[in-house]
Amino acid sequence: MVFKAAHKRVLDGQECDMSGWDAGNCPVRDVIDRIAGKWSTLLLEALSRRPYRFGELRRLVPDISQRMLTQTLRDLQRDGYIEREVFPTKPPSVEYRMTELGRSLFEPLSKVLRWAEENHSSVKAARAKYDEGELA
Amino acid sequence: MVFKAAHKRVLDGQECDMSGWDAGNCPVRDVIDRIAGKWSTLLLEALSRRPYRFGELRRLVPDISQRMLTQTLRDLQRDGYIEREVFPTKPPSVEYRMTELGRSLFEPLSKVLRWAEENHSSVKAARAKYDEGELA
DNA sequence: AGCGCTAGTCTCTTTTTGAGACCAACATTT
DNA sequence: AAATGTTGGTCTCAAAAAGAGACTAGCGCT
Repeated sequence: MVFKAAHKRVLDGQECDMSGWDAGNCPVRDVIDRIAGKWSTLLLEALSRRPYRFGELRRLVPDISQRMLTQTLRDLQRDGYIEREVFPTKPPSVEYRMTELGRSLFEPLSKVLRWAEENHSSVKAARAKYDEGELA
Repeated sequence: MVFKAAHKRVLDGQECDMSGWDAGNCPVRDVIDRIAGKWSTLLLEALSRRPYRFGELRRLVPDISQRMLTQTLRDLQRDGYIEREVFPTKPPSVEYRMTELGRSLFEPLSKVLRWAEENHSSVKAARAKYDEGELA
């Protein structure tokens, strides 16, 4: 919440005055906090490929609880990254698809995901080294 | 945790077999989960500019608790994104600085942060629209 | 009639986060 | 000399978030 100013100061590279602090209005945090959710990137990655139905997503990510799947999808929908469409079939089915806004976000985001994939070994090495030093 | 397979299936764009599932080894999730922490990006952004001391960071991000500041810094250090150096001054001071690995991560990451800044209004608009429909 | 499928919601338990007290050693202030 | 502040934390307890699993309703299949 109190993020805009923090970010501003960070971006300025200076300790600047903390007055004039609009605590409830920080662009970066406001957006990042949502896509940083535990399941958000995974679902965005899935939906960046093609639309999926609720049950499909659940099977695709079997370790997500229905509760969190519902909630994460709602959050992503609320922020405009995905759309929800209900088909009034016999057992009604619901399809989720990525919006243009979602795609434009996923473009830079996918680069971070790729970085993660490529540098996983370095990170694991760093962890091993750290944990080793912990024992001493 | 159970992420490698999920990601694999997602990346393949196919429902593939869920056997052969090494639940404890998913590159993307393993890395992303850490930098997706509530405070991680903020601290990385700060430290991408210059080294900071513990107290400086605390003042820079006044709404973080000392507990979470310590913990987040430790996590980032463990994954090799930042380094910690203790100076044996009278009240010992501790400096945190970004590593090369950290910088290489921050490069794509900063693009997402920039996206967030630039598209904040679209996201807010989407939220407003969603919330409006909720009332109906 | 009984079962399963659909997309959820509701409740309960466990984990994570936040708020704040406390620490020890030294420096400065009174 | 005694109180106070500064350093970078740790510890405890309360609040918030997440996970597990039961439950729903309408229809199709057997």
